[in-house]
Amino acid sequence: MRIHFYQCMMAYEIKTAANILNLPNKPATQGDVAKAARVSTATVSRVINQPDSVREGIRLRVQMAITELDYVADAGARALASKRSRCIGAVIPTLANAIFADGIEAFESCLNQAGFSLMLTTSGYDSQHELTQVKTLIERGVDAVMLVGLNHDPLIYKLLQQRNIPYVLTWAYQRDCLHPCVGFNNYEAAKLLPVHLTSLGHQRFAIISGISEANDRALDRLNGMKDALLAQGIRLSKDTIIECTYKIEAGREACRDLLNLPSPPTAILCSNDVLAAGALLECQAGGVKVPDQVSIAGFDDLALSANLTPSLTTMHIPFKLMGQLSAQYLIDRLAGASPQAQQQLQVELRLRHSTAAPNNQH
Amino acid sequence: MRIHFYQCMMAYEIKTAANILNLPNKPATQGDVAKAARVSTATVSRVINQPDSVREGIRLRVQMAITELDYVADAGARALASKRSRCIGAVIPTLANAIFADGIEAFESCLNQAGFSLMLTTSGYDSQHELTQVKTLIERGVDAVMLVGLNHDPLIYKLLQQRNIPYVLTWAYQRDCLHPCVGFNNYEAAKLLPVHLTSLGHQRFAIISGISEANDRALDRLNGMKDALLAQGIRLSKDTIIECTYKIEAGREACRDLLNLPSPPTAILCSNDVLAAGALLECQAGGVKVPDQVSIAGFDDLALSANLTPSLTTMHIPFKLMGQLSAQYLIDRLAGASPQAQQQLQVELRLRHSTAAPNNQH
DNA sequence: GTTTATTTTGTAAGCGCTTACATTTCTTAA
DNA sequence: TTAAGAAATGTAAGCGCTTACAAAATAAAC
Repeated sequence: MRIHFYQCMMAYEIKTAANILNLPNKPATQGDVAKAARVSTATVSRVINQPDSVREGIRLRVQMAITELDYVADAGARALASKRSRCIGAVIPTLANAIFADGIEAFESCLNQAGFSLMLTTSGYDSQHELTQVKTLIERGVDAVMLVGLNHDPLIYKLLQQRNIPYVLTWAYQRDCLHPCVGFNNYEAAKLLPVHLTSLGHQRFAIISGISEANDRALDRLNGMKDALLAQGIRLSKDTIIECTYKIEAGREACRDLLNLPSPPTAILCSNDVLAAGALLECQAGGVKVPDQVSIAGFDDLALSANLTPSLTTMHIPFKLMGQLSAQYLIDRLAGASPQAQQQLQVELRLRHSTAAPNNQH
Repeated sequence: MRIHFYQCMMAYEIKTAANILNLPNKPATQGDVAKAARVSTATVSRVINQPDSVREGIRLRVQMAITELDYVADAGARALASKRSRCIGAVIPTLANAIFADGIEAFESCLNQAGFSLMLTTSGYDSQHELTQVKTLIERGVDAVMLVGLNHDPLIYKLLQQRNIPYVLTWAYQRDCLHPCVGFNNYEAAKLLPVHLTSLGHQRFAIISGISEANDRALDRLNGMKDALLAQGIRLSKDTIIECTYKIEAGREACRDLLNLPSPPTAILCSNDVLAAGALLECQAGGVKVPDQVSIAGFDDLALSANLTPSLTTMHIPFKLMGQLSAQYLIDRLAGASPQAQQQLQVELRLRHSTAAPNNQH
């Protein structure tokens, strides 16, 4: 008898504790809310999804029940019934490079405000891995997808179109692009840098580029620079074009190699500010005066760039705006609208102190 | 009759076109696959989730049907039936600061390999917004959650525990922490910097800190530095402790203010490398010799830090490892294991060239 | 006070999957 | 060869929500 009594007590206490700690075995369902508010589940659903269609009295009762029961709608069930996950996927090359930070941050923030969540994956600049990631995102049921750059495995487009999943390409723009894109013309933007430097009188150039294979932005920038130089009658030899990963050390190393050339360049064009910063810091470390001995120009206008000494001449890209506009494009598409499919953003050459006329004494 | 004929043709052509373009009205379901492979849906499900439990012949038949029909499992239905979304949520303060890039990249990569996707949100260093984001993640049905730092709205823990969602705190560690955490002791690590600098003979210190309110990492680092200085009998006056946002410009400005003090510090301790880089670059811009006139030390060891001139003395944190271990913790938890709840990572003071003995001539 | 139009609410049928359990098929041992 | 046990497969019941459609309540028109 005694034992039985204790057992009862324990069971009672456990149950109470669970209640006190709000640890119900099962989270409340819509049905629980409906019961508590004395309405049907349809009404609860309406209170959540189209509150205006429910009369105020009932709406309040339901909302109270929701609060009371700590009700949170089940995402899976919602997605299953409504065919909408309210998630948007993005595949970017890497997070480790500051280039993508501002854009993605704005993208996410925009999605968030519109009630979407961001599912973020990285491809490591590998187009096959990108394909895998897109497949994964589709499996996760994302409502839309953001990709970086213009070139992607055709299968990616096929998969997305098959399932009618809106997508947008960013960080690049082409007028006749077959796909929705929000960005800027890397090729044309890159042309502006040689134009600036040749106008200062430079003749001996070098380029530090990202790996142009499997990175259309890098390739476009590289080609833009080369073509603009060609237009001035300047053809670069092989050893004055260095491709390397977007690491500061790689930029340094490339710069060192260039300055050790028999006839070193008076201007180094970098297709990215990380590389340009590396080049500039290498000059600093090696006692090479910038821009007296060599001019250095970058691309992207990272926060760091304006704060280096000398401050870096570079191409400013409105990354934040780009993130916002690409998010907005997808949001509009999902809302049934037909926003402009190709959106070009304006870039701006920021002339600073790392570029100057070549020093002829040298 | 003619019209009817054309209509038939058109309908036929449209249907054919749809097939050629692989634009079925409805994506294939498990049922379609089952029918095509002449098995039950249960078997299809097993082929996907526990392939070993299906005999080879049938398994192959099913896999063939899956490929044939371009079948992709519906995430919502799967989540609903299995109570697992295979998504893990993370809330970080911001993406715009390089501090989080490496850790998150490793975190995501680890999750990916284990078959999970990352749902990433930012809080903007606002704990109420963080709460909102956690609620959103829970609504999205994430299986687990990663948070940055030790201090969070208690409601966050309540919500997660209520729903039995595993979580882990990162970027910080405390031995007696009530919650699972993977990180390092910001307080103890920060102490090492003053120790190093006082041992060099410095007496006049200043600190450039992140905003310590609503950022426990910043607060711990600040307190660590202050306490270590106090232990050497050095008490900082109010005007030698500057709190600012993690921006390079803010670091510059703070440094400028400090150097303009009547009795400027000979050593500036920064609780973050972005701020330290800002301070260093301000010195460069202002012609102040580092470390001759002032020593500067940072915290985090960003890629940039080793490449500045002088290279920055800073605290190295194994961010990549931290991301991996925190991902692994959650993966293990979700697999039913009980991994160690508190994991401390070793930090390492990287002595470089921005710190030296104070110049007494000065 | 009816009748009709309109708005609000309820009913119930799925959405596509997983999984406990039942059934069938294959092994193994006697 | 056969019975018992083990392994593979099928059956079918949900999972918790949304949403046509039906029914009820309210408003408007006569």
